[in-house]
Amino acid sequence: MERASGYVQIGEAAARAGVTQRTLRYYEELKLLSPASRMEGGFRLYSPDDLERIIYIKNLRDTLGFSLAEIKEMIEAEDARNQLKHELHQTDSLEPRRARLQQLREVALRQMRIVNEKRQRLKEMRAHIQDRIDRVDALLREVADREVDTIPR
Amino acid sequence: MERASGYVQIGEAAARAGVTQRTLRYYEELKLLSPASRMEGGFRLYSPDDLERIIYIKNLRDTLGFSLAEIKEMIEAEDARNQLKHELHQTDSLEPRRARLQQLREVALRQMRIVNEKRQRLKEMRAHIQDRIDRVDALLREVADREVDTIPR
DNA sequence: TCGATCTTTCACGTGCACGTCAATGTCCGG
DNA sequence: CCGGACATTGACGTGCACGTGAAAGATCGA
Repeated sequence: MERASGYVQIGEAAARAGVTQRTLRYYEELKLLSPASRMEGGFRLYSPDDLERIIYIKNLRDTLGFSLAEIKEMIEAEDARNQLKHELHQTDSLEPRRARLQQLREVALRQMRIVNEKRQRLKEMRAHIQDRIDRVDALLREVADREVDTIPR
Repeated sequence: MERASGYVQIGEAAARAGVTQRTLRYYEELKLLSPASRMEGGFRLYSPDDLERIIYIKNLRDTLGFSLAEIKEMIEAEDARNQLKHELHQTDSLEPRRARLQQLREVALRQMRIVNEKRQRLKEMRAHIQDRIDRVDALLREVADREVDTIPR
């Protein structure tokens, strides 16, 4: 199951991430996952980093409701940053690189705004739900009061 | 357009809420909206309260990623509470009522847990994105430093 | 080497949340 | 009372995010 070193094939990967094999192949099709390395026979191999990314995607989708297209944008921004980081030390034209960095910064800021907005909405919802709980509790107390009224003992 | 008193028909309602007419009919089909009153000819009439509910649903779906099924559950819980509130003063069997209230409380608590979990996830994401911004900024400073190196003036 | 258990690539199916006609009916200003 | 705008109910279509076989090949333990 474990191939020495943390590489696993699709069955294990899917089980550990809590998704199906179909989902992993689909994400690869959408280029959300780098095509994953393969063994000689063509079986996919997933690294621990791949596993982390899969779980990251799952969180973004299941608990936050981002579409796979949005997630792809986010991941691409991150990948681009990592690549730029490694390219930076080969001296090259500076101005285009600077422009790209600025662009990455914009994308990140946009995502930050989206996330903050969602958090704000959730905060409002929380207050709303708490209000409902309080009101139900008030009604429960009212019912409790009637009980001691009608069945005093 | 305005029918005296805030009632509007489906075109206006859809426009104001930022959804389509199809969406409103679909929500009605799913019983997310009380069938709304109708005029003699059968045209739907939406009250300001209906409008508010539509926007509430839109927020839950678009910006928070809840499914319409989940939203229906939330709304039903709220409607049930409102109804119970008005029924409470007609003296009636107390124990079943108490059970219902407890059930409503459970639903609300479950929703609260879901919301808190989502907020926590968003908090993690925010930190993650901030980290990316910081790293991009570091790279930008690095590029800026090179500029003064190579083009000193 | 053989068989059981994966994994591969098509390819069609599905549930959700609507979109998009089409045919018909209603409302209202002139 | 009539024309044009707006509405009604079907019913089929669509995009997304997978589900579900089917047929074939790969891997591994006995």
